[in-house]
Amino acid sequence: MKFSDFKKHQSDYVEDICRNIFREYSQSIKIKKEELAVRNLVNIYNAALKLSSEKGFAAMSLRDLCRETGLSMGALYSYFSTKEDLLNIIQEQGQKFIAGIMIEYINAVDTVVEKLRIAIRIHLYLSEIMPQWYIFFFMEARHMVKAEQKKAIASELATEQIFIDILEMGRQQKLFAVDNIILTASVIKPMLQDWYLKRWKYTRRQISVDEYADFLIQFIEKALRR
Amino acid sequence: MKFSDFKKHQSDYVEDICRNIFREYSQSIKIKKEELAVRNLVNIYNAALKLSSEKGFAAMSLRDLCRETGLSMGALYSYFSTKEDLLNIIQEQGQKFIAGIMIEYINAVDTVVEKLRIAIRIHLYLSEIMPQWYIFFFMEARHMVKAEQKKAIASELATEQIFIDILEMGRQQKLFAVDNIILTASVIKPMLQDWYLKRWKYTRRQISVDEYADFLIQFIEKALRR
DNA sequence: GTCTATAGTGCGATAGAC
DNA sequence: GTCTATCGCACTATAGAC
Repeated sequence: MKFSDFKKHQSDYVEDICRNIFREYSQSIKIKKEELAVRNLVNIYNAALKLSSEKGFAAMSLRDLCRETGLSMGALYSYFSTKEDLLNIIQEQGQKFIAGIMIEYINAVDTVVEKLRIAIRIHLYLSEIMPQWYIFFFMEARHMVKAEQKKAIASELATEQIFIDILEMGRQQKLFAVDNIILTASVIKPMLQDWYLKRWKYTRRQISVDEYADFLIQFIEKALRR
Repeated sequence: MKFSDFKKHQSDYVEDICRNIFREYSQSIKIKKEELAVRNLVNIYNAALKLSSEKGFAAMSLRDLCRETGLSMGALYSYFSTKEDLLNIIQEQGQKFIAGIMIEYINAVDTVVEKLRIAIRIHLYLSEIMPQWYIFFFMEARHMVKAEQKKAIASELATEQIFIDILEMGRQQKLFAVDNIILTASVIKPMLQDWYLKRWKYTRRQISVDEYADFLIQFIEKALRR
């Protein structure tokens, strides 16, 4: 699979996420007409992610958000109840969406080698489609309150667990030589994260997400070789 | 070399950095007695790094800093001129200090294999000694003004260049098989950064910095094998 | 050299008109 | 459902007493 194949099978993910937000948080959203609400939620969450991936969530003021969305302060507060709510909703709904897609693709292939390759690709491709979300999870998790931080940690460990399981299967089938599965899974994640955390570097060097994915797969497979 | 060997050869690095700050920024520091000034600078910079690695620099108020240092608002402003100054000084002086140590250790060994190993170790060991500084560079660079951001980018690329040079030498001496030197150097950095960015994970799993260093060296060397 | 007091600004949040 | 106006508070920064 290449990035272009992946991309054309994805519908408008922001709308999917926002429709879910509308349904799950109906108590704190005052607007009742679904189509209008979802349209505005898309506007608000896109703006919030754009601004906070530029300057950080703490430094983004609700007045910045008014300017970016074209909505007034009063209108904004019809779509969430506090600024901190916004932080938590992005974290929870975003992670949930991403986890769903990852699992779906990994379950669709059979062999261990294919699972490892597709896990690497989908993680990179998703972060290419929705980079602000990934940057948000990474940068803002440490500023959340304890309860939300625990959820962020759980998400991080869940992604890692996907790789631990794959490596374990590979070892059992004598496909990989892995001394330390946990440490190996631990270092795969940061290599995937580098793609969105230092995107400027890869843009500057004109490296595409497919080139990066191909490189990572061969680099990791070589390190796993028996 | 092990971490304990490295640690005992390091003097009080914060004091070294702060003494340098006192000398280079004498115009914006109103206090003239060096010993007093350095003592207070150590207090201030330690506190600022602690607070901003906890909640982020933007979210750290100068009132927080007063509480943490035990100094008053007025006193603080005798040691720097604006809050943003503090950000820039940490970035510049910290990066300068770290770059100096890295170069020193790499130049002290002769062979390419030793240089690769020592570069990995010293990066990890330094980030173990002064994690708040590394976290600060990583998390706050994107919130700096353009001019300071360029310096942060230059530092990132300089570290990477160290690895590019080592890999290039290794290839010329036919010690390493590297298809793509730039991408290989690119992915080494994030594996080093994971040590301080996800320190909680390694603490929880009781993995020491030496274990992590040993693992990384063997993982990378395996991926470079001919 | 350090303190307290305060000026001036911009923040998150809400009430009430339309 | 969206707007404007405004409240109360916390912020950075400074002036002047000690």
